[in-house]
Amino acid sequence: MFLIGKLSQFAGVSTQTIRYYERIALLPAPRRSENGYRIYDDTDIDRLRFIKQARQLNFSLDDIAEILALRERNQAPCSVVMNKVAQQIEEINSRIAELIHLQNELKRLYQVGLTMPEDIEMKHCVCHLIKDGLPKEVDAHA
Amino acid sequence: MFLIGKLSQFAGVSTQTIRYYERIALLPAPRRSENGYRIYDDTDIDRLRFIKQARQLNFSLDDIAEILALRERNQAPCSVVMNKVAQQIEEINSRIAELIHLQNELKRLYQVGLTMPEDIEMKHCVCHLIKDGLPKEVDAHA
DNA sequence: ATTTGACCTTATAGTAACTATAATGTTTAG
DNA sequence: CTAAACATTATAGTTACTATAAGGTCAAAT
Ligand SMILES: [Zn+2]
Ligand SMILES: [Zn+2]
Ligand SMILES: [Zn+2]
Ligand SMILES: [Zn+2]
Repeated sequence: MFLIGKLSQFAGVSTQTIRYYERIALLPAPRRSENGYRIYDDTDIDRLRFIKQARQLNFSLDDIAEILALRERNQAPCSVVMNKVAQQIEEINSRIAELIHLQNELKRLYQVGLTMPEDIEMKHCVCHLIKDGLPKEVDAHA
Repeated sequence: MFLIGKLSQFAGVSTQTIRYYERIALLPAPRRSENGYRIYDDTDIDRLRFIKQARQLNFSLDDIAEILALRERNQAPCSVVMNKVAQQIEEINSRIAELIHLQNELKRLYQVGLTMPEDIEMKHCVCHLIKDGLPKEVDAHA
């Protein structure tokens, strides 16, 4: 039995975010005190902590809603969770690969850029490399 | 001298996105034909290709606007570009590190989850691991 | 008694970079 | 004549929040 500020402290989630979760029905509308303040109890802490942990594991709010909905219908979400976890491990591999690719391009751009003069015509400096793409092999700029 | 559809083809950017870029003033408002259609020329292709390349290098539209603005004032943006490139190379390192960390947690969660039963009380299955966080060492579940 | 401070409330808009939709107008070809 | 393939605008949706404004409630200190 406590107000939103306490729930925020207990769960480590801002009051703004708690209200947001309520708006999108990720959290149920809590009962209200006479003055209209939201009143929570321990089960709310549990639910919110679950959400927070799942967010830190990069589950989307949609994923989390699905998992919580299963729980509400007394269906064990374990296999759904395991599938999403496996899927995410794969996605992270792809994202890392993309980032490494991007980083390699940036590194190459940087190295080539170091060898080039500034020029306002944007013809022979790093800017022109952005426009035209990096050459396969750096041209001797002859 | 061509319409937005051609510009879209030449630059590889959708017409929607071209109009969007115009709205946020990343592209100048082009002149219009009698019927109100946008009319472009080769310099527009250049500018749009530059934007596209920079986007593929993960420059933000704000970054790109800044670079193009410098160019407009006849100031060479080379050093700005080089700084942003260097900065991004660093940021990608951080992001990769974060992703690897996240992936390790997911892998650990998955492995532990494999050893656990489904249960609707959410006490001893993978779901409870999400709520309470992964243990440092997997508990023997005694 | 009042005022200050720490709470709480709602509604609304902003973030990044698009993408999608609706409703409509123009031009060309069959 | 009409259907396709273009074009136009305005508006809303995406993700997960965060920020702001404008205000109501309550306890304590002055
Ligand atoms: Zn479970
Ligand atoms: Zn060159
Ligand atoms: Zn330059
Ligand atoms: Zn256990």
